[in-house]
Amino acid sequence: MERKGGAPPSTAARPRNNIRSHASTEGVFNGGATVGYSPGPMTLLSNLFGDGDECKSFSELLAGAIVDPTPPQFFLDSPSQAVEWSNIRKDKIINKMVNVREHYMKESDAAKGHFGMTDQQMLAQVTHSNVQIQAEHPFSTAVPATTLTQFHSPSVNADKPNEDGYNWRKYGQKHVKGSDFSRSYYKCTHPNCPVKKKLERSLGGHVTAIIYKGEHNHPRPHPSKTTRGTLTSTENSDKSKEEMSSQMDLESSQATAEHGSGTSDSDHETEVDEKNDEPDRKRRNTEARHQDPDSLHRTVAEPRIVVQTTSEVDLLDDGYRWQCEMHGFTVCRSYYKCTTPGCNVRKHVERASTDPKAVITTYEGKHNHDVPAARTNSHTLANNNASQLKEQNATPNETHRFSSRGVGGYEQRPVENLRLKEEHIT
DNA sequence: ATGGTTTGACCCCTT
DNA sequence: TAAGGGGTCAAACCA
Repeated sequence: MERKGGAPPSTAARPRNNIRSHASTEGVFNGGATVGYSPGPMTLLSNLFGDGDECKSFSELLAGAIVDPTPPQFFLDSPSQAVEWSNIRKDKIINKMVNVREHYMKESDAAKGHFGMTDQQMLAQVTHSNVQIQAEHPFSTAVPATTLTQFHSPSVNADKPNEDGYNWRKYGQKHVKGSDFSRSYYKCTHPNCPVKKKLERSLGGHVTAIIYKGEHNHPRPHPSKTTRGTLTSTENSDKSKEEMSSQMDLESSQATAEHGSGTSDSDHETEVDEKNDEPDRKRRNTEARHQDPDSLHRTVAEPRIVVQTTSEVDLLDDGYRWQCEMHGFTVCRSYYKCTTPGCNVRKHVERASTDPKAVITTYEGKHNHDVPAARTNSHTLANNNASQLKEQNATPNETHRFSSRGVGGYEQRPVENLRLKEEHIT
C-alpha cells in the first residue's frame, strides 16, 4: 500500500499520558474501559435460550426455536460443532438441539430445501443476541453491548465508508492477524457522536463486513453536506430513499432522546463467533476465515450490515416489506425476505443477549427498489410521533397486526417480531 | 487552514 | 504472569 501519511519518526517519545483520558466515550467502545462487560458463550447461550424468567416471552420464542426441527446452518455444518455446543450447555437445550439435529439430518434434503437459501444467502444472517456477524461463517455471532444503534441504510455501499449518509473519519486500520483481511476503523465525524464502525475488507478490497457500534446522536447529514459527496447519484436522486433517510434521522433523534445519550455506559461489542463455540475469540476471527476460504467469495458480493439497536422506536419496521421465511416445518422464525419480486434482500432479527431491550438485525444484500410507498407513509407516520408509537406499542393487541402472506409465512410483523416489540416497551 | 489518511506504537483485555 | 491481538492514538503527510 502506498504510504500517504507517515508514522511519527519517534513515536516512543510521544506523550501518551492522556491516551485514555478522553475515554468517556472511548471506553464505551473499546471494551477496555468498560469493566469486563464481555459476555462469553455461556452468557450468550443462556440469554439466547433463556435460562429463567428473564425475557420470558423471548425465551418462549427461542424455546420454540428448539422445537423447530430446523437447526441453524452452523449446526449442520459439523457434528463436532454440535458436540462443542453440548459442552456449553449440557442441559435440556443442547439435548434438544441434538435431537433436533438428528431429526433434521434425517430430513436433510427436504429440510435444506426448506432453508431455501444458498450459502451466500445464509451469510450474514445472523446472530443472536447483540451479535456481530462476521463474514467467515454463516452464523458467526458476537456479543454486544446494550445500547448499540445504527440505522439500516438499505443502499449503503460498503466500499465507501460514508455512503450510509453519515460522515466518517478513519482513525485506524489493522491487518487481521492470520488472514488476508484488513479492518478499518471509522468514527462518525459529527461532534460528540460516539458512533463508530468497522469495515472488514478482503485482500482485494472487497468489504466483507460492516459493523456499526453506537447510536448517532444527531440527524443524518444532508446528502449535499456529506464529505466528498460519497452518496451515489442514485441515492441523491432517489426521493424515496431520502425520505427513508429522513425517517431514520427522526428515529435516530428520537432514539437518542429517549435514551438520554447516544450510548450506554455499558456499550461494548465483542466480535465473536459464539455459535461456533470456539473458545478463543481471537482465534475465531482469524482461523475461521482460513477454514472457509469460500466465505471470502460469498461475502464479496454483498457485505453484511449489522444493526444493533435498543431504540424504543420501531427500528424493526424499516420501511420495507418483509416476509417471514419458513425454516423447517413449523412457524417461521426471525428470518425475513423482502417481499418485492426480484429483491433478494434478507434480514435476521434477534434479541440481544445482554440487554433484553436490544435487538440485532442483520441485513444481507441491497434492495433493488424503493421503499414501498404505503409502507413509507405508515412508517413515517409511525415515527413522527414517538408518543403515539409508544401508545400503540403499549397496546399489545394493536401490535398484533400481521396478515397471512400465503405460502411460506407472514408479512412482517410476525409474532416473534411483535413480541420483541412488546418486550421492548415493557 | 482544514480535515482526512497512514501507520507504528501503545493500552489493555482475553486466553 | 506472559503472550497475543484488537482497538486506539497521534504525528506526519496529503488533498
